[in-house]
Amino acid sequence: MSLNKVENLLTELLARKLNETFNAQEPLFGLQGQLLESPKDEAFGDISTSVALKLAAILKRSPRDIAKEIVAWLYKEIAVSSLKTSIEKIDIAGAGFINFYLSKEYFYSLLKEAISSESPFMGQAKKDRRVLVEFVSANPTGPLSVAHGRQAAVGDALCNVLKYAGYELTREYYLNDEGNQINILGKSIALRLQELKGERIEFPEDHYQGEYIIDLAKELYQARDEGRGTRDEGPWTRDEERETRDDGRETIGERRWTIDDCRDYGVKRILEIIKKELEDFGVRFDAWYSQASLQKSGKIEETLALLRSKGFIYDQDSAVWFASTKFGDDKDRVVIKSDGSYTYLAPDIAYHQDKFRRGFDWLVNLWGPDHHGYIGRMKAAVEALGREKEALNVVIVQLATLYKDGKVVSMSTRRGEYVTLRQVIDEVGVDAGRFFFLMRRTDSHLDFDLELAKKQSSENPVYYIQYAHARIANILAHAGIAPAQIKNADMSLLKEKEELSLLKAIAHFESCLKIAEIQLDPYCVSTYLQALAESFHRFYDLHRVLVDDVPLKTARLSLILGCKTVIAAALKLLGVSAPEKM
RNA sequence: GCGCCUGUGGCCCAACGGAUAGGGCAGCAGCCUCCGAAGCUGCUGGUGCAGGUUCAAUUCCUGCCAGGCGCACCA
Repeated sequence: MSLNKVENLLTELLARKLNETFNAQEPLFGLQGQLLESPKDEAFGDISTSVALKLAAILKRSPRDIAKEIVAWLYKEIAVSSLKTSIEKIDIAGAGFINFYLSKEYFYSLLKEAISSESPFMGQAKKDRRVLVEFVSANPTGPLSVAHGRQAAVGDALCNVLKYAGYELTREYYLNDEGNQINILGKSIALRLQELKGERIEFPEDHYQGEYIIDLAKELYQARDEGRGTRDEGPWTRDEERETRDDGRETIGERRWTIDDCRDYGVKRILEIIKKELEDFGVRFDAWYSQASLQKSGKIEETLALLRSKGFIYDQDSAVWFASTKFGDDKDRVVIKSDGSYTYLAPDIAYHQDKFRRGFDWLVNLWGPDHHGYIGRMKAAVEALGREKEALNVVIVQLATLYKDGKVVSMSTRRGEYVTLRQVIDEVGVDAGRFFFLMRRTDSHLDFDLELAKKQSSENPVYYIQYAHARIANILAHAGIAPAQIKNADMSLLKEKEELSLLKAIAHFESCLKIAEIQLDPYCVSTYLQALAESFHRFYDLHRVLVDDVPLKTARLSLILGCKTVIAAALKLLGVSAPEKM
């Protein structure tokens, strides 16, 4: 029986007692009011509850007195329930806390489970929800920045966690391949191209000024000069050019790239760069959704017509509005401007409608903090489309503040002044980089000191964890005992304090996964791993695994094998490698 | 001006309203004839300010102070 199940059964029992005897209703144990908590000190047992304290004020009785009554009742009930072998004793401590102590036998059974598969405590498949997770979705106007790196790391890990929990899931990147920013990209490249030809240009401040723009312009410039590489290069190659080229080099040399050519080429090349960066960072998307194709499909008009038929769209001041206030938004929002063009919201509503149409019933979006104000209107749109508000979850991924030599690095995409994901990969490495991004709560600021991460990489927490894994691998390599034999170990020989702590730490992987799923935040996996590694290192320091006593040796091997299995599985969720040697 | 987030030892962060506020870095003192010292053990040191609610407040409420972010017919 899993740890979660034990807690569920206990909760049921308690709730029943509270209802029957004390007539305690919702305020006490409904919704947020979790009945059970995990004590921070091992001395207080494995699970505890403070209901007696909470009831005391209402019933005007002493909390310990209430606790006594509850505990006596629980003993009777547990004796005839499936919890019988899992719960060893129940204590009353302090002002009236009720502490549950799980039996060693129960933890041995969990260890057995941990070593039985490479994906311990994996959730059973839930078929009731198909989830689409959309993240990164950076405009293809430049290489990915550190901020996108964090989104990539968090999004990918979150997907791994949800998949592990049993959800059917798709990773999607929304590609903003048209609109103002893209047009400016085209103009920026075209201007640099003119510059290369020796023309005098004035480069507007709102254009992209990064070096990579000049590189792209050079590529186009050379393609003209050398007359190469244009035929199969995709949408930006135009028919008339092919004809021209058949005539020979000189004619090609006179080819002039239009702004549209520059734009299309830029988007295509930058997208290649982005895909490569993500791949090198270990993040793979299942789908790339093009805004331009959405625009062409007619789905935007269709969706707006649908909303209009429902009465959520109206005309005013020669613009078209979405009545988002009907769903709790602060004010109504424009979807078609008075000049006839769409705001960003229009394609976005259509895009989300399309997600639903494709059969996803749970949408998770990872957005930057600048989109915070956007959540209300998107949720309104989801409701207007006839879905539950809960069908959309928006996870705000806070920015990472970068430090270099102790100073904040200011960043601007437009000026091309920013630290790229590529730099993080090159300088810090994928393992340390991904782990670093996941070390803080996703919605809280993250300080990332590049120099420090680089210089002190050996003291990065990720190595602490990987080291535990490598240490175990080394012991197992020297063990001289077959894996099958380890799996049949007599675990009851594990009774030292550090052995039991490690045993419990391993079992708590399941609770950790549950929290990550509920909070939609994989960061707790990183803190869990640190605790697990610490538990192992302590055990290692005080007890020798490869002792002469073969049964004990085998039991300890099963313990560290369980630890290794869980470390590897958890690191995999974070996208960090679990080395056998380092 | 309106809204959101954050104030915890010298630095970076933890703590469903619960039990003695935890950990890392930096500093100091120890631990390898023995499975990997990228490890372990010990010491020093903290809840921005003022009220309120509660048996119990770092957590919830109010005000103030300090920092960050968002407030478009921009994307």
